[in-house]
Amino acid sequence: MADVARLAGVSHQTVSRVINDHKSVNPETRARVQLAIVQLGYRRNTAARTLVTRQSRIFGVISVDTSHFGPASTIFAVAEAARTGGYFLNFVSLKEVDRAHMAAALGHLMDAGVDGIVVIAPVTAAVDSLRGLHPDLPVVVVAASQLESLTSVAVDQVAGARLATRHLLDLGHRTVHHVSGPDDWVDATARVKGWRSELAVAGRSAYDFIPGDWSAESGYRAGNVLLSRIRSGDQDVTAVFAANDQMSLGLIRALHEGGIRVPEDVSIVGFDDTPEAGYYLPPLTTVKQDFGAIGRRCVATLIDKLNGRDTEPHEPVQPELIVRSSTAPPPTR
Amino acid sequence: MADVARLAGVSHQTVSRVINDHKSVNPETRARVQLAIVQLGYRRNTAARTLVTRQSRIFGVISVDTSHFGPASTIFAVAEAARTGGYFLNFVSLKEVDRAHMAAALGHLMDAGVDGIVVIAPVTAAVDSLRGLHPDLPVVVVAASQLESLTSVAVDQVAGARLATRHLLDLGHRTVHHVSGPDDWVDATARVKGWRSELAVAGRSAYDFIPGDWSAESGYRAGNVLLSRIRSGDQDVTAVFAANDQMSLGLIRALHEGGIRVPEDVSIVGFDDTPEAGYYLPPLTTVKQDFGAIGRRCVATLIDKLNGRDTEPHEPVQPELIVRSSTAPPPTR
DNA sequence: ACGGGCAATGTGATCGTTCACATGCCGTTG
DNA sequence: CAACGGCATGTGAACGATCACATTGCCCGT
Repeated sequence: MADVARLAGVSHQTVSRVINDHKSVNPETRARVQLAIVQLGYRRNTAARTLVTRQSRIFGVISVDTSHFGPASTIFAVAEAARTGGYFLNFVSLKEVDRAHMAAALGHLMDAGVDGIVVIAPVTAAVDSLRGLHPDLPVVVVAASQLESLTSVAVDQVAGARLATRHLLDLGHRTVHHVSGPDDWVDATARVKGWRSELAVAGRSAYDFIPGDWSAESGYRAGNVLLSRIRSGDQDVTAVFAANDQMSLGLIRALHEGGIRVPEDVSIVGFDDTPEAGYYLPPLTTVKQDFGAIGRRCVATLIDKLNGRDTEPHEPVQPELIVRSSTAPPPTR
Repeated sequence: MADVARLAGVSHQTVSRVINDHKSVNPETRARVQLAIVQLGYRRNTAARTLVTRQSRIFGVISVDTSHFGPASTIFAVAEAARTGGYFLNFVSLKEVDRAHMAAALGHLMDAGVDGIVVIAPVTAAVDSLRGLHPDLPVVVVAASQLESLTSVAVDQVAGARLATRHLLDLGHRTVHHVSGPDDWVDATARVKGWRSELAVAGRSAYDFIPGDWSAESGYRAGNVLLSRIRSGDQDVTAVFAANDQMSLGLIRALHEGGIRVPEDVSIVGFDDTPEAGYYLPPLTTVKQDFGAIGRRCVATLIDKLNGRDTEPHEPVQPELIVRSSTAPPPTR
C-alpha cells in the first residue's frame, strides 16, 4: 500500500479511501491511485484488514461428510452466495455427527475467525450441541423446521411428505407405507411426521415405518421387508413413500427381484429429485427441494444478522412434487 | 494475549512460546500459562498471526459446481486432510469452467491470502488458465494425468478405462462401444484413450465413441443411438463402456425401453462406483476410484511444496474394477 | 575463580491496514 | 467580512501476534 501511495503521490490513507470507495476523494486523484494499483498489481492484505476491523469476512460452513445430493448441492449454493456477497467460505467436514466432533468443528472455525456459520448437519445431536455454545456468533442451521432459539433455514419437509402421501392416496391407494431416514436426522423425523399426518387427515391406518439410513442398500433391505409382508398376504402394500431417492432405488430393485412390478403392483415416491431420479427404472416420482434457494437464504440471513437486521422468520421453502412413472393407481383385485 | 500474560504473571512473549510449544519454557511456567489460557478462554488471533508470519495456513479449493460423486467426494477428502494437517480450507465453486471464471476464482483465493490451492476442475480450459498465472503460489490439480509444468494428483484414468475394456473383451465380446464424457474434460479424454488403446492391443476394431456429458440424460440419448444401431442389424453392439455411472444408468434405461436386456444382450461397465451403482437394475459393474486418497494426496503435496520439499511425482492412484451383474458373455447367435 | 554456554524470560519493533483526528482550502451565509 | 461547514487530504496510533535481540541466572569445565 505504501508503494501504491508513493507511486500515486498521495498518502496511504488516500489509497485506503480509494479501495474502500470512500466519497471524499477527488476523481482525478482516485484515477491516479487506481492506475498505480493496477500497475503494481496491488491486492489489499486481508489479514491486516481483519486485524483492525475485527471482521474477517469469512463465513464457516460445517457439513456432514456425505456426497449425497442434498448436502452437496447446498454447499455449492452457499459457496456461490457467499462469494457474490463478498465473503470467503471456510469449509469443514464432519466425519461423525456427534457433540464432540461438532465442538471440534466449531472450534476450528472459531480459530479461523469466522464472522458467521452455516451448519448443514440436520442431526438432532448436532443441533443440540450448537445451542448456547457461542452466543455472539451468528449461526444458521439448515434444518427441517423452525428450531426454537436457533435460526434456521428450511425446506418444509412436512409439507413435502404430505405432498407425496397425498399423491398416492389420490391415486386410490388405501394406505401408504414409509421407508424413513435415520431417526436422529431432523429431516427424517419431519418426513415421518408429514406422512403420518396426511394419513390421519385422510382417516387411513398407518403402519409403522420401516427404518432406513438414506442409503440405497437400506432401501433394498426395506424392500425385502415389504416383500415378505406381501407374501404373507398383506393386500395393503401398494404404495410406498421412501424418504429419499437412493432408498427408492434400492427399494425398486428389491421389489423387482421379488417379481413385484413398479408401478403396476406397487407405487413408489422418493424425495430430493436427484438428477438421476428421472432415469431410474421406472423414472421416479419424487419431491423436489430447491437447495439453491436454501443456500442463498442461509447466507442472506447471516449477512442480515451481521448488520443487526433481525431477519423475520422466513416462510420455509416449499417443495414440489415431480410426477414421473413410478406411481399409478393400485392394482384392481 | 496480554490478559493471559498478566494473569499468568509472565510476558506476552512467554505466552507466545507456550502456544507455539517452544522448547525453552519452564514446565511450571507453561502450566501456569495454560491454566490462564483455559480460564480466560483465550484463542490466538489468526489475523495477527498471519500478518506477521506471512502464512495464512489457509488452502483454497476450487471445484466445479456439480454434485457429482467424484468432485464432491474429493472435496470432503481434501477438507478432512486439510484440517488434520492444521490448515483451513477456503472453498470456491466454479459455475462455469472457462478462463474468465477460473481467473475470478483464483483472484478470490488470492484475496483470501491462501498459502496454496487445490483445483478440482479437470477441464482443459481451466488447466490452461492456471499455467504460469501465479508462479509463486503452490497449486495442485486433480487431473487425469501428469500435466507438464503443473503439479497434479491423479487417478490413472487410462488404466481404469483399460480395465473396463479388458473385462468386456475377456468375457468374449468382439468389440466394446464407448459413451464418453464431455470432450473438454481431461478425465473424459483419458478414458477414451484407455478404451482405444486396450482395443488396439487386442487388435479389435474401435467404433467412434458416442459423446455424452456425464448426465444420466446423455446416457439415455446414447442408449437410443446404440438402439438404432442394433435395429439396423449391427451385431457388434454387445458391450458398452460408459465413462461414468450416471450415464450407465440412462443407458440401461434406454436399452430396457428398447427391449434389450442387460447383461444378456448387452453388457455395460460404468466408472466411479457411486454408492448407488450396486443397486441399479442390474447392479452395475464399474471402475472404482479412491477419491479419499486423491484428496489426502493433494493436501500432502501442497504441504510438501510449502516446506520446500519437492515431492517426487507420485505414482498415480490405481483404480479397481468392481464386477457386478451388468456384464456377461455376449449372446450366442 | 572465571568465562562460556545454555535455559528461561523479557523488550521493543514489525507486519499492513483502518480509525480518529488534524489540517488547509473554498464557498456560502448572516 | 468573519465565521462556519464540508471536501480533500495527511498524520499517527492501534489491532494482536511473532521475530530478533537483550538480559539474567545457573551450571560446568579448566
